[in-house]
Amino acid sequence: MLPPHLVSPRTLQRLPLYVSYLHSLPKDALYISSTEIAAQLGLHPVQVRKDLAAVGAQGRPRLGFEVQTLLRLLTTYLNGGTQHSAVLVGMGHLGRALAAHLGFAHYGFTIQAVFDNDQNLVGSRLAGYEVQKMENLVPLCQTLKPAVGIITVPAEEAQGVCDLLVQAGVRVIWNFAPTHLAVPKDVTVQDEDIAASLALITKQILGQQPSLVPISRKEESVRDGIL
Amino acid sequence: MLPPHLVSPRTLQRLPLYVSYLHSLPKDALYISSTEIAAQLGLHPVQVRKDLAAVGAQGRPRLGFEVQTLLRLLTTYLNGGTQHSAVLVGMGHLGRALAAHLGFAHYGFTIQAVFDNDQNLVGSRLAGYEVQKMENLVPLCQTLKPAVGIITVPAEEAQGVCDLLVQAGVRVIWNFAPTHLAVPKDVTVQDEDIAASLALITKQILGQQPSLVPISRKEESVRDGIL
DNA sequence: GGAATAACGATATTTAATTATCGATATATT
DNA sequence: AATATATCGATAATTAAATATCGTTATTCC
Ligand SMILES: NC(=O)c1ccc[n+]([C@@H]2O[C@H](COP(=O)([O-])OP(=O)(O)OC[C@H]3O[C@@H](n4cnc5c(N)ncnc54)[C@H](O)[C@@H]3O)[C@@H](O)[C@H]2O)c1
Ligand SMILES: NC(=O)c1ccc[n+]([C@@H]2O[C@H](COP(=O)([O-])OP(=O)(O)OC[C@H]3O[C@@H](n4cnc5c(N)ncnc54)[C@H](O)[C@@H]3O)[C@@H](O)[C@H]2O)c1
Repeated sequence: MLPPHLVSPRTLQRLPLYVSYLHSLPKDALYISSTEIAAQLGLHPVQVRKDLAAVGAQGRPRLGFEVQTLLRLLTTYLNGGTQHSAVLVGMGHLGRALAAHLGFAHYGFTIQAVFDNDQNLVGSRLAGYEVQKMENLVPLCQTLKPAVGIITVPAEEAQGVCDLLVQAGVRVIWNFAPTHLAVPKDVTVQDEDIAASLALITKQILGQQPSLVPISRKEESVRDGIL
Repeated sequence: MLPPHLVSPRTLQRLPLYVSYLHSLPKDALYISSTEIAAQLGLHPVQVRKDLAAVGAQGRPRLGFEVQTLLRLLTTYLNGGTQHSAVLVGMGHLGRALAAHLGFAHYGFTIQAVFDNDQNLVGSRLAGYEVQKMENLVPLCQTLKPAVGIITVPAEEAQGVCDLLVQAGVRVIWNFAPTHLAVPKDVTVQDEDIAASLALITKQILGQQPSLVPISRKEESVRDGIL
């Protein structure tokens, strides 16, 4: 129940997986065991227990973990109990998809404003947002104080847009452009690198490159039995 | 120069980063050192050398690595010298963005056909593709033999679509839906989990959660000096 | 009520990945 | 030509992550 001190990045990335799995459970399920979670998600049971322990969950021998309590612990841990605001720059194909994506609200994020430098787009309504001109970025951010800046412009433009966001006081950048961004050390950049994923996929096609989430021997048979 | 035996997943995911960095270099740059690459990308120089050694690169003391040779080694390693084909299911917001995305060709991937179950979309042209009806999926895949199936349908529909793709002989699934897919053990699923990214971002906003690509002490000052 | 057992939670081990150290090398400088 | 030095490449040390082991617990079944 105590607030966890430090959760490893790998564990942190698996937590949403548990959330979506718990949501998929029948309404009347009271308890779920780490064994069952692990079997369904292709993970190791010990890993699941360690992950859940990291957010302060505690289970009962022979029964497992209380589903609703677990869900509450995970979701409050993940969004920290607060809603976060974001702005998005680059309302092209990807920007529109992200802006239209309702999944964000569910994870505690709200896109407050969207920007583009294309005069044909500025002023129009896309995915429910009025596209702002770039000149408005710094002043608007100074009032909205968004926690995150989402970059979905072509790679060549990304650094410039990033500099603007930093200048506007944004401390966390979510970068979808396939390029590395230089930022001051108090700003963090998270790259959403599709090329990195493609690299893994290519190797999976070619040889038997070990997958990023290896499946333990025991679980393989379980998963195989599903289909 | 010898073909590398086994490249770790983490290294594999960093290789495209080097490619894009090398492309950003001035045309007349003959050599680049691991020190310089590391400083620019916020990595550790030893890590860069190990990564490059993994694809068979060898450098020269005092000079570094030959840029063009390095690029050739990396790109041929990454796409294995061959072009890979894919089909995409779910031509909604995200599906269209991916289908329209020209970056894939650059990494050796070609989307050959796209599918949707919305009767209003089937038959129409989107992002240069004629949207196919779902009934065509299995027969078309049997002739096209795509290496990868891309899933961009809502989470509730993903398992059904996945089963169809597997039935059609697809062995590698690239899943953008926020749900875990059960597959036979000769099929691999790669999840593109946006929720996992959001989990990291939230922690970066809240406290000082260690970032996924930690920056070593020495590099911080260098990066700081850029802006 | 008592034995059998499924699952937890703590600790230990193993494996993977990153970072440090250092001798060797070839270039630039004097 | 000799020397200083930046960088490589190999090996070693460290750190992080995953997995194994096992005693404890509380439920279920008899
Ligand atoms: N489409 C995808 O599926 C996909 C996937 C992964 C990554 N990406 C990357 O995301 C980025 C966007 O991709 P896309 O397909 O949406 O491209 P796009 O061309 O459809 O959209 C880019 C948008 O950015 C705007 N823009 C350009 N320069 C700008 C600037 N300086 N300031 C503000 N706005 C600017 C353009 O007007 C356009 O609306 C690219 O870097 C791409 O590589 C795209
Ligand atoms: N939009 C984003 O930025 C984004 C980001 C990350 C993940 N995702 C995920 O990607 C998926 C698609 O997102 P989206 O925003 O494009 O949604 P969307 O509703 O715009 O598109 C979904 C498409 O799938 C089609 N579809 C539904 N059921 C189908 C079926 N059984 N067979 C074939 N086609 C079917 C629909 O007709 C629709 O065209 C979702 O799972 C979403 O959570 C979206």
